[in-house]
Amino acid sequence: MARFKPIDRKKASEQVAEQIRSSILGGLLRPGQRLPSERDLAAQFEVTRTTLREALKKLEGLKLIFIRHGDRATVLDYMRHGSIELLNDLAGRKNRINVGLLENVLEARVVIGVEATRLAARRRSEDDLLNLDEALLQLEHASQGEDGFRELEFDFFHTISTASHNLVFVFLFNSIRSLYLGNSSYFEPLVDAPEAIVENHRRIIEAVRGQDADAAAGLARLFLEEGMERVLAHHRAPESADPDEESPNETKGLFRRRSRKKQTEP
Amino acid sequence: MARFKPIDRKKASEQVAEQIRSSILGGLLRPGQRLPSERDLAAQFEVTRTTLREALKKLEGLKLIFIRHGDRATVLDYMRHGSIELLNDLAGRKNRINVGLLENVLEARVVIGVEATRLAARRRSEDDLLNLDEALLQLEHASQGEDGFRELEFDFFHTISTASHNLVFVFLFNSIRSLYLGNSSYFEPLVDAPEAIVENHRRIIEAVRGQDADAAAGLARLFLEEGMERVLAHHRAPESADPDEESPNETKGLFRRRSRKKQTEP
DNA sequence: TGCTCAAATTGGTAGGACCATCGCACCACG
DNA sequence: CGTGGTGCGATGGTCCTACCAATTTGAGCA
Repeated sequence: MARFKPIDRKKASEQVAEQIRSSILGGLLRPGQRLPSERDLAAQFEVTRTTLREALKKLEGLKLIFIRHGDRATVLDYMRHGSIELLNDLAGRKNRINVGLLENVLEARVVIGVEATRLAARRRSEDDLLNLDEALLQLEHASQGEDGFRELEFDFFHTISTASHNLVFVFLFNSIRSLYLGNSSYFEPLVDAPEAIVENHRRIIEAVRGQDADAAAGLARLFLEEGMERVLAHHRAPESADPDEESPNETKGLFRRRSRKKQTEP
Repeated sequence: MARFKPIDRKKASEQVAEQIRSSILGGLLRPGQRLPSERDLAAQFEVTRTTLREALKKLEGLKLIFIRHGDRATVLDYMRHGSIELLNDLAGRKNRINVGLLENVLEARVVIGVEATRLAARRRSEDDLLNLDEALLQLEHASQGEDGFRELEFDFFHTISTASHNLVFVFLFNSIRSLYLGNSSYFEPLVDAPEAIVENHRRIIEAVRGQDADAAAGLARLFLEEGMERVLAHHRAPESADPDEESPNETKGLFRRRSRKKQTEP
């Protein structure tokens, strides 16, 4: 008996938000369409306006709806306005569409990581080098125990992105890590041989220290692409077949050609 | 007398959120620190708990604080958990730190755009090509009027990212466009000669149609880097000197070496 | 037809009450 | 001494009701 499942005691507002969000992402609620009034919605969900408003605020933060005082909420086109945070919700369950999404994340991780490393090599300060050295030390120390090694490995690229002196990359890695933590089982094959990873990272640091941008980027690409391939190969293996509760038609939906007619959006 | 002051039409909850957010980003509230209870905070701001909770929910969505039932809200380290949406707030006023941020955005735009174009060349479907052709048509049509040309130019890379079949790039461009719309004056030099841009995009589409990934990526890089350089050059010019209300010390704060001691965060 | 303005609709805030969860001090038991 | 239960206070989550503020709508008028 390895693990128990944490009891999901979701808040009412969260459940409400989830229902509306699914309706939008599933296409039931289309962009430009207007939601019922808060009072109506509250009655439908059998909650108070307070609770319902909390749910709407969450959806507004994800850029799924647009709220304006005096007018009803409007459904936005998430392909056009949707936040990166939506990936967390889209990857919630384990069916085909989400695996594709996680592959997308792995792909973006390579690109972001490589370019962040390249910038880090160009701009690293002395403090950045100290931080990198310490990150590597912690990584070495954890390479035996395997315990928490994966989280620390993410810390390494967090330090790299900090050294790139570009906050965009820092925040992007935050989102990627959030995805990772929410689907750790999927990304499990990312870390294979801790010693090899430590050695690779040590060479990356040396390249960064020497301000050799191309070498650093190349080493990062080597490592990141290898991790991606390992995950993809693992899930292409027949043993991980998990055909239940899939919904293949959603895959097309997410990439359906967007409507061309003008939408009255803000 | 050119302009009147915009009336402070902001919602109360928004103003509350802004104050707390500034305190966190400014370092007054440090990671791990716990906020006063909702009842206390509501009293301090002289608003209701309803309003205050709405503000806290917003900050929670930005990953600036962590809220748990029964315990007080905890300040998160935004360098570690912060969402990309934070850039919108960080770039709010026009002082030194924000200009640096916008440069970061331009830099990331190049990276994301190039790689999205590369993937689009590899994976584009027939539908994607039709969408690209239509985007180009609209761009041509608007190249005379200059009216709305900039927004349509963003649509082009939105279509590109859609053709890349990687939702991460789609959402990233959404964030970048949001930044662009909120600071359009800064990005104004991005669009210089509409005809040249149309011609460049036409060649990108042809490379994508021919599935020549390197050529497409190269053309995209050419265009994106040129735009970035144009903006940077424009703001390095002496005529745009705007030394008032700057806060140079914040620049260091954002890239201060993060504390190494373990923080009891979730 | 086109404009004005007041009522209806709808989101935003207020104020108070109660429920659900967490932290902690304390206690009973082995 | 340690372990696990127990009760209480603090705190977030939800409910209820009323009213304020912005927008839309449409009747009435010129």
